[in-house]
Amino acid sequence: MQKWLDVAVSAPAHSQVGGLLTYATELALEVGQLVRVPFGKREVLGLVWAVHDRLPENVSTHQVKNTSAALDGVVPLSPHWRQLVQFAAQYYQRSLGEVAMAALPPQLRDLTPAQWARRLKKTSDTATRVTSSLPSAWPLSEQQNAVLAEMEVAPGPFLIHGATGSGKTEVYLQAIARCMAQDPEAQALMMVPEINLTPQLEERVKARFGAQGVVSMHSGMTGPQRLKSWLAAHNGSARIVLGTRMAVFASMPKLKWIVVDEEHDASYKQQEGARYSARDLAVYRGRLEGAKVILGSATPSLESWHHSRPASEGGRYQRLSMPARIGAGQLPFVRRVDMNHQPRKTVLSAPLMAAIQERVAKGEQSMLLLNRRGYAPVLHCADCGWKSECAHCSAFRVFHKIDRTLRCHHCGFTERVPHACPACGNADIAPMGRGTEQLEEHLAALLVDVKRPDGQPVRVMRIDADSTKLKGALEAQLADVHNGEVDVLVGTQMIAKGHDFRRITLVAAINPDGALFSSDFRAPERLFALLMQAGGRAGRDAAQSASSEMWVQTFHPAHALFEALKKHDYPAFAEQQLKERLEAGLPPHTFQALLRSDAREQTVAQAFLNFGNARLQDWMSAMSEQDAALLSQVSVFPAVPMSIQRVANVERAQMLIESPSRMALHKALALLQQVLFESRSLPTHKGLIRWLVDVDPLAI
DNA sequence: AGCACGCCGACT
DNA sequence: GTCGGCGTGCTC
Repeated sequence: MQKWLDVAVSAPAHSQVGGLLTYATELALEVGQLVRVPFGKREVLGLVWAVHDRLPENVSTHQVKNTSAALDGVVPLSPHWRQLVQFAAQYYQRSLGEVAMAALPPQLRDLTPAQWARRLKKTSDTATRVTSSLPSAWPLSEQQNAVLAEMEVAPGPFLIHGATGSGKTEVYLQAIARCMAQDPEAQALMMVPEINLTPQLEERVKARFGAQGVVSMHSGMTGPQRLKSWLAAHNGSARIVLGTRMAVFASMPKLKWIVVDEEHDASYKQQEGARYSARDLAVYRGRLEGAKVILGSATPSLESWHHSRPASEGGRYQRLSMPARIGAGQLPFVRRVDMNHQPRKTVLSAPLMAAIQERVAKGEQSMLLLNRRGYAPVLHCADCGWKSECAHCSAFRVFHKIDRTLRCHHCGFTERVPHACPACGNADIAPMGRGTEQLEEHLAALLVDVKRPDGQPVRVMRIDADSTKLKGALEAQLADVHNGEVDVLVGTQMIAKGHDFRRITLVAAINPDGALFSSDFRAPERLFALLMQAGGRAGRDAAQSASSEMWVQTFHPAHALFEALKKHDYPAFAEQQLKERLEAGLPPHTFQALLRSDAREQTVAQAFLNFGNARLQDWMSAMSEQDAALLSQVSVFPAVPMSIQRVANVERAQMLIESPSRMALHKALALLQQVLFESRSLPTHKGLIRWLVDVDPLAI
């Protein structure tokens, strides 16, 4: 019998039809099934979203094409899964089809029904048994037991605020194990911020639960691997899914636990396409599916911290604290070096150098943090004032001494370093400022006469996005650190994350002051988290933790941020920041969205956004009183150039939208999207390239 | 996003 | 005279 289907297809963000298109079919199909449908000149993957007995009224017969085929043999995507997708699409202002298709493994799109059938034959669909009788390797601490007991009786979501080394991971694993011991089909989802962190977690989880029922999901996997993991999760044979933010969309019919480790990490926010926050979606999904959710961090995001205030004050998460380090390990002693009392232009202060040398002599390792890649952030001609600007971006190209290039970190434009100033011919062009490359060089020079206990010269190593560009390079570098070949490690924030360096006893932040007075209101929060996390790298070995140190070179040693850091007092820092944010009317006390537009000309990019706002204001006067009242809670700021105005010859503008009411914010966004769609091809908007919405943006 | 159609520069 | 640049528009 003839039926009509609403099918979600990957129509791009603003193609108005919302990604749901109507197709006819004779097949007996149900909601949630995967189908292949003709779309323009090609055939694409679609997901049946609704089935109708009659042709829907908004389409006419001659428009409707026939469904090509169904991808049989797999259980339809569940109502919960579809609701998660629908919520994400609505919340992040993208089309349903785009979100739905992006949430599925890319391989599915490319498989013909025949290949699909062959693929399915290989998978089993019985729940794998996991080794769930698990004594942990060590007895649990009192603190761990208390947290676990609490989580057993309370509904959550839980925010575990636990010091680095307090044994959070063990708590996650125990919670999952207990759940699986009770329910032989239960599934758990565990997310980590970065791909780099999945292998070591995977190893640990597999050692615990057996390799059989554990799968990974992250963008570093090949297409077939991802499809395999996806199918295993979807049919229930995978009991535990480990992954990065994309895993939040994994189809898991028996999902009972969701863990978001290092929940404060910015990597949970997707930065292209649908800009979702996997952490926030995890909380939504937990509520939707009745799964318990744990967010864990030593330095929670201020959003999560705010949500975990007492329920009597409106908190929605339950805060659980694990302040003590396992094995009586201590947190590092924090030392601030007042750079005002150092000679001008000092890079590495004398006391810090002395401390590093002392560590080297004892055979211990040090780690230096500097958040700037390359040798120098800009090359400068003292004669005519020329600077190494990028021809395509409003940014300077960074001097990389190692291959003698000037590289734009925004568009990738790279040139050989000129021998003389390109503007005036003066041969005397000099680097300004410092990056990791220069720090590595400088440090090696200062340590040239220092010997390790075995009489060998000191080895300095740099780890940053440049040194780890090649596949496997990061692993190789980390191995060198672990086996003790490296004495001093220099790097960007990527070395502060997750890696467990047991022999590092000194961590130093070289020049963190920029974040104290940044125009980005989240900069202090990020700096504090980075320093706490980096400090947590030091002295993971209880034997050495007593002598481990965290050094901070700063011109503002009395700053509240460093005071809180010295006491390892995240709550104090958070309360102070939240107070400031409240006074300034900033998140989490208010909600934000960013409308961005890209165009050939800056004026067009701005005009386009401002046009949308003007129309929104016009509409308000014609709206029902109720709608107008809702929208009056929304502030729309005039469009401004983005902080890096031009990237790869594209001019970029943005418009901030703010409201204390989430509902009002979304209402305004939906209206704005509609106006923008309709006005995109007005003559005044000629040269417009694209626009996008970022709900809950991390940077403004 | 793909994939067409459509109107202006350097090649056989 | 064509091949092809990417600007503009559409996909049930």
